[in-house]
Amino acid sequence: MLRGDLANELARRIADAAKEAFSLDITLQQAVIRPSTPDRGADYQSNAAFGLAKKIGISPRETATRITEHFHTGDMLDPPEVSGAGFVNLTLQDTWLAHHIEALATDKRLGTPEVPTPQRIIVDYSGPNVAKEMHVGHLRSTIIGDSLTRLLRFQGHEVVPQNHLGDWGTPFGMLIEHLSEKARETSKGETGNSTPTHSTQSNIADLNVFYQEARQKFDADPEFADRARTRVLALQSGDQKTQSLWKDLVAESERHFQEVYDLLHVDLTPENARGESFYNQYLPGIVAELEEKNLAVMSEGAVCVFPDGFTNGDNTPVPLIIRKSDGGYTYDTTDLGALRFRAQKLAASQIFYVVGTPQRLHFKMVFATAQQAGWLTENMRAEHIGFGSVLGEDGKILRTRAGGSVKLMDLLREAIDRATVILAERSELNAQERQDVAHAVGIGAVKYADLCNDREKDYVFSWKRMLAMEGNTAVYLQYANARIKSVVRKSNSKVPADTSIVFAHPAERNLAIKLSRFPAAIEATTTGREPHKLCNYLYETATAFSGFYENCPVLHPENEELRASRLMLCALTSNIIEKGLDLLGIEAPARL
RNA sequence: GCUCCCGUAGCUCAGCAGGAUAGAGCAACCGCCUCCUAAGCGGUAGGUCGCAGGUUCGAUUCCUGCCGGGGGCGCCA
Repeated sequence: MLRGDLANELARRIADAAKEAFSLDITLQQAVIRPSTPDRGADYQSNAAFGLAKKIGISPRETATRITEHFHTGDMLDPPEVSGAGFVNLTLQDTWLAHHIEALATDKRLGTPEVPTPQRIIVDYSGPNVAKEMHVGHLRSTIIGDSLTRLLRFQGHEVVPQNHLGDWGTPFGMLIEHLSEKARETSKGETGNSTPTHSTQSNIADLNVFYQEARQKFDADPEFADRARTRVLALQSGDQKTQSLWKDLVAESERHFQEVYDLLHVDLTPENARGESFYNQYLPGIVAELEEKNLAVMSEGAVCVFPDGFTNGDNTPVPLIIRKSDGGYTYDTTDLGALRFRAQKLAASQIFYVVGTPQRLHFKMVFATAQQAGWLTENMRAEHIGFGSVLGEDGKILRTRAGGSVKLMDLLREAIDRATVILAERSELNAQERQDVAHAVGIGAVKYADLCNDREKDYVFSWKRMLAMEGNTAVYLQYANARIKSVVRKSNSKVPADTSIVFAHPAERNLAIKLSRFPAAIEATTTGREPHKLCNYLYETATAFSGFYENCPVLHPENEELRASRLMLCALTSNIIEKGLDLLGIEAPARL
C-alpha cells in the first residue's frame, strides 16, 4: 500500500488474526492500533486484546498471544510480540519500511489518498465588518478558515469560500450620513480647479477613525441622529444616492480587507464576498416559508421560531427572532437565508462556519431550524467550526494598552518588523533577500501560533513565544527546512529515483517512521478540523530530522549508498514540511 | 437563575473513540560548534493531571457533585 495510514493496514491484519483465532468479526476500530509509546521498541501496538478478552472469557494476555499466533506478517512486519497485560507490539520490517519510503519519495501526494467522493464544501470564514478595520477578532477565523480550505482542497474536495461581510444594519445610517457630510465638506474646501476625483478614498483614510467620528456625531447631535435614521430607511428603500454612498463604503472597505488578505497570503478575493445585504432579497421569503411550515409563530409582537430542544431550564423555549416587532430582520434571519442559499443555490453538500465559540448556541439553533425546514438533510450538512478567543498576556481578551481593539494591519506589520530585526541579527542573506523572508517568518509566526493550539480553546498571544528562536514555532520548522535545502543544494546532485534507503543509524529509521505518518496526520487533522494536529506532526518530524542531522552526515558519509539514501530522506522530509506548512498557509523559504 | 466550555510541570500548551513509567517548548542547571545553517542537539531537575465520589481488570481520558475561571441566554450583529 502506497497511500493511506499504515495503521489501517495493521488493523486489517489484526482483524484477520482475530477472525482466524476466535471466529469473531471485529472492526478496524476494534483492532485499536496506536503508535507505540516511544522507547518501547515497537512502531505500533494493538490494544485489541483487552476488549476481546471479555467477550471470549480468557485473559487479555492469552487473547493477545492467540492473536499473534494467527497474525500474518507478510514482508511488512516482524513477528508480533505480546507485552505487558495484553499489548501486541508491531514493528515494521526495515526492508519494507525502506521500500515504502522510496515509494513515498516519488509520490506527488506523499502517501496521502484523495477522498473517494469529493464534495462541494462551503467554508464561511473571515467575515469582517464594512467601515471598520479588521482587528484581532478576525484573525483566527481568517487563518483557520484558510487552512481548512487548503486541507480540504488537498483531499480533493471542491471548496467554495464565502466571506460573509457585515455590510448591513442600522449603523450604516450614521456611517452613510457621515460620509455624505464629509464629502460635502471636502468639496467645499477644495479649490475650483481641482479635479472632482472619486473622493471616498481620501475621506476614509482610517476606517476606525471614520467610524468613531460617525458614532460621536450620532451620540452628540440629535439632528444628525435623526438624519442617520432617515438614511437607514433610504438605504432600505433603495434610494439611489444613498445606495451609491453605501457602495463606496463597501468598496473602500474591501480594498482594506484585500490588503490584509494579501499580507496574510490568504486566498480570499472579492469574488468570495457575499455580504449580509446580499440575502436581504430572501428574508421575507424565509419568514414566509417558515410560517407556512408552521415553524414560525408570533410572540410578543415578533415572529419567532422555537426549534425543538432549546429550552431555558424552566422549560421556556428559546427563540430565534426572525422578524422584529418593528418589521425588521435580525442576523438569525440573515443566517437562515444564507444557509438556504448555500444549500440550494450553491448546491453544497457541506457548509462550514468558521466562527467563534460564543456563537455556538446561535448556530445550533439555526441548524436545528434549517433541519426542521428541510434545508439541511443527511446529504446537506452544516457544521460550526468554533474557535476560542485571542487573549493578552493578562489572560483577558487581547486589547491595545488604550483598551481598543488591536488592528490586524498593525499586528501583522509588527510581526514582520520583529522578524526583520531577528533576521538582521543572524541571517546569512543580504538585505534584499531578507525582506521576503521576514514576511514569511513574521506572518508564519502569527499563523502558526494560532493554529498550533487546540482550536476551541482560548490562546495567549505572545510575541516573545511565537518568534522565539527555539521551540515549537513556525521558525523552527522553516529553519529545519532551510537546513535541509542547504544540504541538498550543496550535494550538487539530484536524488536518483532508484535510490535505496538504508538504515545505518537509529535516527534514520526514526525519521522514516515519522515521514510515513504524514497521511495519518492529514487524516486526523481534517476529520477533526484540527490544524494543531498537523502542527504537532510537523514539529515531531522536524525534531526527528534534527536528530538525523546531528548524527548522520549526509554529504560525507561512509559510502555512496548512504549518501544517496540520506539525500532521499532529506528531500522527502523537506517535501513533507513544505507541504504541511503550505496546508497551514505558511511559506517555507529555501534559505533563512 | 438556566446553559455551554475550560482547569495537566513555575509559565505556555499537547495527550483524553479508557490502556504500559502522563509528553513538548519556555524558564533553571550541566554539556556539545577545526565537521552539511548552534534559530540546532544531548542531559539533569520539575506533576496528588482543580477537589470528592462513581463505573471498570484498568480513569488525565467516561458519569455525578462541588470549587475556581470564562462564554452564551426575545427584538445588536
